Amino acid sequence: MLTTFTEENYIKAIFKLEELNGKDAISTNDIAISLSMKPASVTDMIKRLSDKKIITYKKYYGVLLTKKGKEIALDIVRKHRLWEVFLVKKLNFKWDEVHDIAEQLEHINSKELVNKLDDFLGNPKFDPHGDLIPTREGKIEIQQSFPLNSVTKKQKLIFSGVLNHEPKFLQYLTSIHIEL
Amino acid sequence: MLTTFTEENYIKAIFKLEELNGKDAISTNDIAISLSMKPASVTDMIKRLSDKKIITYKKYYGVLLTKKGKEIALDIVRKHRLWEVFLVKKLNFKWDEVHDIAEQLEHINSKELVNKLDDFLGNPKFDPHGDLIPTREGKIEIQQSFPLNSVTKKQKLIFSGVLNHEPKFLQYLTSIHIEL
DNA sequence: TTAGTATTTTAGGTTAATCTAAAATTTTGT
DNA sequence: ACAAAATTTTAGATTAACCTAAAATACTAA
Repeated sequence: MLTTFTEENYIKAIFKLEELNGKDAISTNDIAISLSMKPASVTDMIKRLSDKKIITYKKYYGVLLTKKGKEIALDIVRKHRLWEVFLVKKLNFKWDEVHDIAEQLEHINSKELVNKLDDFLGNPKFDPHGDLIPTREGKIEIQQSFPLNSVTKKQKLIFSGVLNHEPKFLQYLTSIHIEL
Repeated sequence: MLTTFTEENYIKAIFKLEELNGKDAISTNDIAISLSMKPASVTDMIKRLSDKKIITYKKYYGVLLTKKGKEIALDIVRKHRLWEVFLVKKLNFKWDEVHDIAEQLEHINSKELVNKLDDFLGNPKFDPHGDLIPTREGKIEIQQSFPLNSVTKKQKLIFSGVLNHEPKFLQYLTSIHIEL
């Protein structure tokens, strides 16, 4: 099954909202907000993704990714994160500069390319923001971690990831000498 | 000025036909053939590119790239060839496997990315097929070379490029031990 | 030089992806 | 519990990028 660039962006948005909310359905409005789109447009696309069995859709209620939808989402996330590693480790981009470029690269379509890139990078487990990279088989382990503000002073620890990827926030972390 | 994926493919096709033909105008039909499209569709796109001052267009006669059009074309060619070098030199693709992937990568939009990629690759002059890579300034030197069949036996020489990029032809060259 | 052929353009239609405005449905607060 | 507010869907329009069929133009060969 082929998915368009635009469909992939919707799939990724729904995936992220599912991860974040843990709710039993994602609302039209939330998708619209996260993609800066009008709810009416989202309803259109939702119907298309539902026809393609990528999501389940209950009117006036919300959507969830199917197994197939989750596979597609994980594949996109894998590509996004591998390209981010490439940009930072090989091309010397800073960790707050890579998001928009990876946003484009994640839609490049070639299994061979992704796997060779993975090998070239030494099969990294984490991207530059500390997020886990899904495996070739489309699996992603659960991260066991705890928020930084739950830590008392004087502890030594490994800072393993951020949830907020905004350049300003990442630059702030760098400025107070926090690195992964 | 932003150009769509599709517009870029037309621009590249026209550029290639100009290089090849040396004629004073490229015909609708030739563009249609080289893109596997119907002439009527080409006329549509030609009008759009003409409105955008990317080509000059005389009805029932043909088109030519403007200065601006050539700049865009060279930028795409530069990206295409740099990505091909990356795929062959860093990811260990064979020279007959890279075309379709580079066809996608050439549309990624980021000046920073291209220039950092260029540096990472050591500012190569040639792509894996021996074609010159346009510079950052959008220039490309003229190649002085001569066809392989104009050569007598027993000469030693440097085989510097191919015009036909079809995988079958490239594989044939490899099979008779011709390399760049 | 003109009739037939080939090429190009126009006219009108389709699909994907968006939009606005209005209608339908659900949620909420008293 | 029901009216007002919020959310979601429908209806109808738009634009990019294609298509087919028909009309217009250019080329060519006897």
